[in-house]
Amino acid sequence: MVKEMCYKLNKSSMLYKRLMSKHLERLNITYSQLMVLRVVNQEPGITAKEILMQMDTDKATLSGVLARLEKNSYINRVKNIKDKRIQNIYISKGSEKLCNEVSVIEKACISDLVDGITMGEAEQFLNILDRFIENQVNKIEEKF
Amino acid sequence: MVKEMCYKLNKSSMLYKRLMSKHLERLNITYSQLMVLRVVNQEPGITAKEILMQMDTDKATLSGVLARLEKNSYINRVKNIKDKRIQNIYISKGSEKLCNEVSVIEKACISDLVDGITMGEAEQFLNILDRFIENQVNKIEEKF
DNA sequence: TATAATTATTTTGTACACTAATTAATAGGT
DNA sequence: ACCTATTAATTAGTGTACAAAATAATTATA
Repeated sequence: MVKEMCYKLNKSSMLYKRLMSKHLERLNITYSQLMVLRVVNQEPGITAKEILMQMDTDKATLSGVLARLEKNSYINRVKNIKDKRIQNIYISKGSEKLCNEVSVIEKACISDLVDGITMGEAEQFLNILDRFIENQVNKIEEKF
Repeated sequence: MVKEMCYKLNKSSMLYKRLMSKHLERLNITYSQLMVLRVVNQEPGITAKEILMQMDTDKATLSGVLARLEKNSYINRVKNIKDKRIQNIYISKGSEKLCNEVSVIEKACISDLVDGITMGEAEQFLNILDRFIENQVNKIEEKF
């Protein structure tokens, strides 16, 4: 039962990434890059460390995503004068527009996914999923 | 709401892979490799094509996983004489044992994940998730 | 029978996730 | 001030996901 849950969670996650990727293809940005870009958009001047605290990912992974975002001129990184280890990250002009544009795509992309699923069911689903995730987090932090 | 579901499905999936990876580390096999190995274990002589039909993955990805499994002597690939395009895949001696061993690890690894979640809730969850996945599959097949 | 279309699989190239190791800058303790 | 520890971020290396192209063998068709 639990095994089935895990398996299907993985499957669903994979399908979602596939779906979003296909829709984002023409915008020349990837799903992971977009997730990061959004955080930067909401908090201009944010640091990599701060992004990490909001997004369950790895610092090495984030470093690569940021590098690609900068290479494609979606963001700018400015060395902080007070602490030279830190870079403040800003969204570049025009990319804010992209963020909004993507929200439309995303809505179109996922609106059909709840077909036949009631509001109450969705709430129940989220409630259980939240508890499941909490257990996962506890388990991971347990001994490693 | 849907967005939140998608986001958390991704998160949970990521956490699960992280959790399993850490437990599997000492066995010198990865989660993806194990999933494939299990299918081969259940159906000796299976072909890559047939594995693909059971597992939601990509042929190129599977090709790589199989190559690594063979390199590490978990499987053997034998060219089919009737149709030389095909390779029949067999689990190598000793690896069956690994499959069983992993089931124990997996149980220990995931048993705590349903803490505080009742059987009924789990069933409900799976029921909704199934419908969600079906919608995803339909959406992906829609136009691409 | 030669050619075209199809099938099974691998290769190539890009992006990510994660670990371990490294670099560079700062902070703390004596 | 010196040494050590810590922190922020990058780099290197392995494995995975996926698209597109290549390869090789088989089947279908003209």
